[in-house]
Amino acid sequence: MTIYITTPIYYVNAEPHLGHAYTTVVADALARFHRLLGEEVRFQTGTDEHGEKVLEAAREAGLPVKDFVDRISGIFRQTWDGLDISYDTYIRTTAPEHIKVVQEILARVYESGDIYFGDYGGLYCFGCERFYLERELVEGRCPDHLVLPTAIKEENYFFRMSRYQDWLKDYIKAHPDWIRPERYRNEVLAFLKEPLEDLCISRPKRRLDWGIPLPFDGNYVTYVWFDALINYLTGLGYPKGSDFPKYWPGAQHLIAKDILKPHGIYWPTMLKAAGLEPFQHLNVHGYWQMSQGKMSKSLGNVVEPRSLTALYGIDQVRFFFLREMVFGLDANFSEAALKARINADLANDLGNLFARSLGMAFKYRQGLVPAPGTPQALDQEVAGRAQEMAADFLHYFPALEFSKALHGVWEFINHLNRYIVACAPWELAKAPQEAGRLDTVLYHLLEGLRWIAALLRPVMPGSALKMSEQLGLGLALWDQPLPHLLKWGRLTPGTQLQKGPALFPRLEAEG
RNA sequence: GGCGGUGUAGCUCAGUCGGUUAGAGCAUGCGGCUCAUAUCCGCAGUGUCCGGGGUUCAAGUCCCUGCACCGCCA
Repeated sequence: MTIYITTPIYYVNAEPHLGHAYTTVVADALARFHRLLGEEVRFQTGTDEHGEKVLEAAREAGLPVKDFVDRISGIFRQTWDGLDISYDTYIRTTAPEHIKVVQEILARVYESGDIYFGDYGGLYCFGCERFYLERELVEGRCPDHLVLPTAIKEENYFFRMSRYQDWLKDYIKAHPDWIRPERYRNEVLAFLKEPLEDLCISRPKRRLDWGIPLPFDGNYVTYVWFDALINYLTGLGYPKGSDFPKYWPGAQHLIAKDILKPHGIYWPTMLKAAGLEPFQHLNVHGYWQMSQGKMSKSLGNVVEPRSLTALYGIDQVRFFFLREMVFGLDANFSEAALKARINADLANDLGNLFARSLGMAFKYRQGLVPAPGTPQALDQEVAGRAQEMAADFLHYFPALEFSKALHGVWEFINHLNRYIVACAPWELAKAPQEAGRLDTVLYHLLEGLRWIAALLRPVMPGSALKMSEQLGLGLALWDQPLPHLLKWGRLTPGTQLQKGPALFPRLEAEG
């Protein structure tokens, strides 16, 4: 089984923000999860570098456009490296191989008769070098230059998108979880109730030359969305090689809700017109709403991902993203909420459970994994709950229900904390005749922690690795597919545990 | 203006097909433990389920309507 996970290619007119980081972390967690299942995964992200707004941003920055896009694209890449994003390919739309693919698709659609030449009229501001919609104007004037726009007509190329409206509607109806969650599927269907307009896919070069030339008319460059969406094909080496046929059937796009229309309507109809199969899933998420509360004094703007990870840690931020937001819905972002998650879930629940369990193993058993005796009811319950947690996790995670998947892990963590109280190992340690009982309890704790580490690996790769090291897990119990790891009792008695610093230090109240 | 979404504890939210006394986490209060990162465990709560009307033996849930906020489209 193969799977191809993509983020949007990010538009380089601005630096990465929280929303970009969320999409990318979700994609990464999914990619890591599927790799852990033993599937072949291709994971792609990158940057979108053509179009008017990029040109404007470069001008404002006082840089030649190529230098500008190199710089911002580099910042995105560094940001992802700083979030442990395990992308396989990083695509840039200014790369020669991408330009070739776009021209190839354009030529193909042109030859099939789905691209035609026609008039395009609108209100144009010469100062901005762009068209405006009525509603974008302020008292009928360009909001930047405060001049009256000129009504002009120009000839352009159009993609005959309307031809595929019925096909698209039928396809969505026949494939209920093609666009998910359902609310976004409904939104696209609602949009398709109205007649679909054809899509203008060119810009005259005299007005904008920062784009990919149309292969059939050198006086025009390609509209930026038509160019950008095709990156998903470029990344698989389309049309040559074996990667495209191998990975495309398992393609899953991840996007935020603001770009639902290009991905839910333009893209599938473009694929259809080019004679290609649709992707497998379009996964759509909501927005982080910035709460009104004051941001930390230490930062001008904490929503910058690199500042967040520097302050709170990579895994802490990744965990917060996946735990706090219900995929598809909006969620609130605040530093207070992030800190609360870190202290309550990571430091107090998981971190402390890990510390007290290993602490007892060192204090009572010299840091060696003891051999368990015959399990009693309480021990059997621990093993049973571990199985439940794993089954739920494997069900929820690929369905993008990260919040539920993690909630289940934390129920197990809480259960282990209660198990410790119920068994009171410190009492067992005082009674020599209870030595076997203490061994059994310690073993169940450590084995439970091994399961937790295995499941959390896609979400918090660095912390999970630390857990595995402190648990003394070798390759045979770590770098293996999940189904191989999730068998109760695989932790080997006699294994030497390792001491380490606190996994998730508690954040003290701000001074 | 059209279409859609949301409104549940102090805060953030879950609530399946209409079915017992509406739940979780955080925050708060009290008690317990000492292995642990002042952590953990137990107990205690607090509700006009946005307002109004309707259907039903039964409504947070379904229907109508009003209000507030949000999104998409024009």
